[in-house]
Amino acid sequence: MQPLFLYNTLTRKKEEFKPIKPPLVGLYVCGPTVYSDVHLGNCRTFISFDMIYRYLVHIGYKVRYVRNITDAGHLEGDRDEGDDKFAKKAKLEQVEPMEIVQKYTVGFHDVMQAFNNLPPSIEPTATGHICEQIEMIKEIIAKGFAYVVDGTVYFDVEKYNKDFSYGQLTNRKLEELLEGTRELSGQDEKRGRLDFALWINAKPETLMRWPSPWGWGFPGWHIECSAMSSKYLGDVFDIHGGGMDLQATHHTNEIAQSQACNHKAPVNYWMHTNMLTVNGARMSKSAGNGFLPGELFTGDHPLLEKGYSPMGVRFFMMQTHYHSTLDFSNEALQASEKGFERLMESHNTLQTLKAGTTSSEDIKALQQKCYDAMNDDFNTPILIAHLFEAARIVNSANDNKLTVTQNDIDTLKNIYQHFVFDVMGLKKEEENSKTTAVLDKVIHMVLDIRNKAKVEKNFPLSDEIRNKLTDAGVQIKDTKEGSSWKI
RNA sequence: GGUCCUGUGGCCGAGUGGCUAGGCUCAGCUCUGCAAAAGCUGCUACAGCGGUUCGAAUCCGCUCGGGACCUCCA
Repeated sequence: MQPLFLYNTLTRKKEEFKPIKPPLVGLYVCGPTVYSDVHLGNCRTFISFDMIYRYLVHIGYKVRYVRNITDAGHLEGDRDEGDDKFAKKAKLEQVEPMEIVQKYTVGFHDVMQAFNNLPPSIEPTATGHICEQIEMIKEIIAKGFAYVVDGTVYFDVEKYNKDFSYGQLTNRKLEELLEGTRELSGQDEKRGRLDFALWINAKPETLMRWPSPWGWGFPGWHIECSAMSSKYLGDVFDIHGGGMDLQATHHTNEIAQSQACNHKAPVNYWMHTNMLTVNGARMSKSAGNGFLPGELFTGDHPLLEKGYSPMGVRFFMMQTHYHSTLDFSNEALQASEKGFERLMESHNTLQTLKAGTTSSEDIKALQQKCYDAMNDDFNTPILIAHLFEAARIVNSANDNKLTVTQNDIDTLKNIYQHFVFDVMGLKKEEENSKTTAVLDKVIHMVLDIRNKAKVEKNFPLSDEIRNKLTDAGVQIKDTKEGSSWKI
């Protein structure tokens, strides 16, 4: 296996990836909180990690990919009052909290499928792991890094920082973190400003609550990921991923919880995907500048000029490195849509490409370049650049401007299959095969008539047929072998 | 206010101390009855000012612009 390098947030360096027990790899990614529709920023993270997962599998690793569903305990702010997001939404919509969870979980899965994301190996829910979370909190208290106030359990950050380093993931010292000039409001219970809740006391009217050694309540936001990742991947595992916005708070606290429990750093490689922006500003729930995946597909949103296919959007995302911000604009989206079509078209051409006896191209070298790109921190933009080189070779060979052997063609087919479809997870847009078959016959009938007109040099008629087909959305391609069409 | 990231040609976006990524757009050419498609060619950029270096878009400093985190968010 060739060495794979990835950027590790923990060390702020590109490092060679060395799993704990090859070929096994443990991968944990923070999943969605299912109290509303997923928005596009979440999708970018999940699409990026889907690509990473696919590549790890492609190069031979046996990956256990865990992505959680947060369906409880996620408070608005770290206050020890009020309901969690699900209960709030449930009261608003006059339904059971678990109805909210169910509705948006199903919606989330639909979107993941539309983007052709593979399902994770395990998709655990927070509500399904209350016991594990309670056990972990008990352990943290036993180790002396948490305290209880009126049925709420807090993590003692300053005490923890004496033995370990709290801000290591963001490269910050505790004193710096404490220096923030934020007002201390409604936080009288907590000993330290940075302390966060592990378990939150709940009043009887709270809809979602569970019994615990500290009374009825519900878990804090950060504990679920620590409890579930260690349950399914072990106390120390290979890769933990998520959006960059989780780095400073959520992931920092995850490390603290696990380390307080086991006295071991839980994760060897932390990977963070960058944010999605719209007109230069981060797309976020609170900013309200986002659109939903569904709106993106249909184009039904003021910011969108038209609808964009899920695969076009996925390709667009792949053209930017996962670690860079990605700005959404109609212009950029349409540009990459065209590029994607051209790449797919060249794949069609490849299927009927005729082999020559000599070769003028080094296809094996091109294939190696594709691996080099991916091995360098999953550099899909570079990979795509090489794939367009492959497309150029295919098209040129098809025009008899260069020659490739059967061996080359087989390698090219492998390149497309492995990198375009298997690793980047792109696929050709679904067509209704039955309808398409009929349509194909009809259009070929029309093209036959047009060809007769052309032979008779009745160009006004042949052009009229072509123009009308174009108006109907059918593009005609004339070649020496005859005419073909596409939508 | 604190911490950090970033500024690339018409647009989007990679990237390494020296060998012009790629896509889209635009112009020209080849092919074609004309187009389209495809191929070829051209448009050759790295915010500004200093510094290090034989050589910097790539390293350092300053200035200006954009953004993120510190508060729920992937």
